[in-house]
Amino acid sequence: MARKTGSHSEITGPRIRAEAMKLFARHGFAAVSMRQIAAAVGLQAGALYLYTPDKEALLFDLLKDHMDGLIAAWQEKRGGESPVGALETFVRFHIRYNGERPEAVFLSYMELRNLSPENFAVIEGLRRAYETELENILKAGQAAGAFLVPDTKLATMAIIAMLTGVNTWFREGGRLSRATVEDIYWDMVRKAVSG
Amino acid sequence: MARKTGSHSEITGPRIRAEAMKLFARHGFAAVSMRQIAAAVGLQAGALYLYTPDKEALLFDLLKDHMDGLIAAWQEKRGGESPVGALETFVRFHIRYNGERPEAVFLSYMELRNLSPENFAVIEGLRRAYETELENILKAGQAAGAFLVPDTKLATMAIIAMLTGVNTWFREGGRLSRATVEDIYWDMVRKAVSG
DNA sequence: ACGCTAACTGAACGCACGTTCATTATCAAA
DNA sequence: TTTGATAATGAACGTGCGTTCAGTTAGCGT
Repeated sequence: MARKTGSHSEITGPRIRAEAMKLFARHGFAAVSMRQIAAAVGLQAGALYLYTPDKEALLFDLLKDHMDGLIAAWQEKRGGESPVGALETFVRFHIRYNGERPEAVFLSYMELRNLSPENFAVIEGLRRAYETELENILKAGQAAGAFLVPDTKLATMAIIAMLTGVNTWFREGGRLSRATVEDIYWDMVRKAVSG
Repeated sequence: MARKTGSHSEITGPRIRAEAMKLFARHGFAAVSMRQIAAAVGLQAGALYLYTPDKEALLFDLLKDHMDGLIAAWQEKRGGESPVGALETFVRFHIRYNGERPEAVFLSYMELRNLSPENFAVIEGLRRAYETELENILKAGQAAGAFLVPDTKLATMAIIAMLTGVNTWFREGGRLSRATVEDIYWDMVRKAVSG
C-alpha cells in the first residue's frame, strides 16, 4: 500500500461534497455543473469521477448523510419523558439541528425531484421515519390526555412545516437569538396542541 | 389590422404559460428546456420568442401573476372584522387560495433564485407585502388584547410556513377534505396565538 | 534509488442548450 | 384576388454539459 500519510483522497472526497453542497444549495442541482464543483475544489472535472459514479450520486449522498445524521442525532436526544417534555425536546431539537445545517435542509426539501425513483424512495422513507417520531409523541400525548389534536398526522405536518420554516427567515446576528426563537416556537406549539 | 378572429396569439400565449408552469413545477426551471415547453404546446422552440423575450421572463411572469393574483384576491376578501375574525379569514383564505394553485405556489417558493436580482426584488417585495397583511392582523389583535404573541413578525412567519405546508401533503380525495383541513388548521392557529 | 500505485490532468465524445433569423404559411381586410 | 400583417418554421450559431480515458505526476514502501 502506497500513499498512506498525506493521502489526498481522504481530504478531497469531503471537500468535493462540501463544495457541492454549497453550490447545489445556492444555485440548484440542475444549474450547477461538474466543472463548477471541480473548480471550487481546485480540480479538473474528470477527477470528480474518482469519488462519485455520477452527478446524481453526489446529490444522493448529501441528502442521505443529512437524513441519517438527523435521525441518529434524534435517537440520541430522545428520552423517556412525558409527552409534553418529549414534544418540547423535539421542537428545540428540530430548530437547533436544522438551524446548524441550513444548506443540507434546503437541499433536502428542494432537490428531491432530481433523484431517481429508487433514490427518491430512500430519502422519502427516511423523512417519513423522522416524521413518525413526532407523530408518536403526539399520539402518546393525545392518549394520555395531555394534548388535544383532532388528527395527529395533520398536526405532525403542521408542526414540522412551521419549525422548518425558521430556516427561511432566521439570520445569525439578527434581531432574535436562536434561544429566543426556540422559546417562542415552543410556546406556540405547546398552545396549538393543548386542550 | 389583420387576423382578428381566430387569432392564434391570444390562445398560444396563455397555453405557453400554462405548459411552462406545469413543467417548471414538475422538473424545476433549470431542468426544463425551451424545446420541451414548445413541444408541450405543439410548437418549435423559436416560436416561443414571439411571446417572451427570454426564458427567465417566462418564469418571472408566472411568479408575478401569481403574487398579484394572491394579493388582489386577499384585498377583496379582507373585511373590517375583529382581529380573531380577520385571522380566521386569513387562515382559511390562504389555505384555500394556495390549495387551488399548487404549481404556482411551489414555483414561488422554489424558483426565486433563478430570477435576476431586479426581478427577485419585485417578487420578494410582493411577498413581503402579503406577509405584512397577516402581521397587521396580529399586531391589531395583540394591541386589542385578543392575541398573546411575543413577536408578531416571528408569529407571521410561523403561521405562513405552517399554512403553506399544507400543499406539501394534501391530496384531493384523500383522508381529509379541504374544509376539514381548514377547520383543524384554524383551530391550531387560534390556540397558538391565544393567551 | 527505484518501482508502484493512487491522484489527477487535459483532451475528447456526442449531445442539448438558449437564442436568432431568413423563410414560409395563414388568413382578415381591401 | 391581391395585399400585408401575423404566426410559425427549421436550420443554424456558439457554448457548455456529463462523462470517459489515455497519459502524467507525485510520493510511500522497499
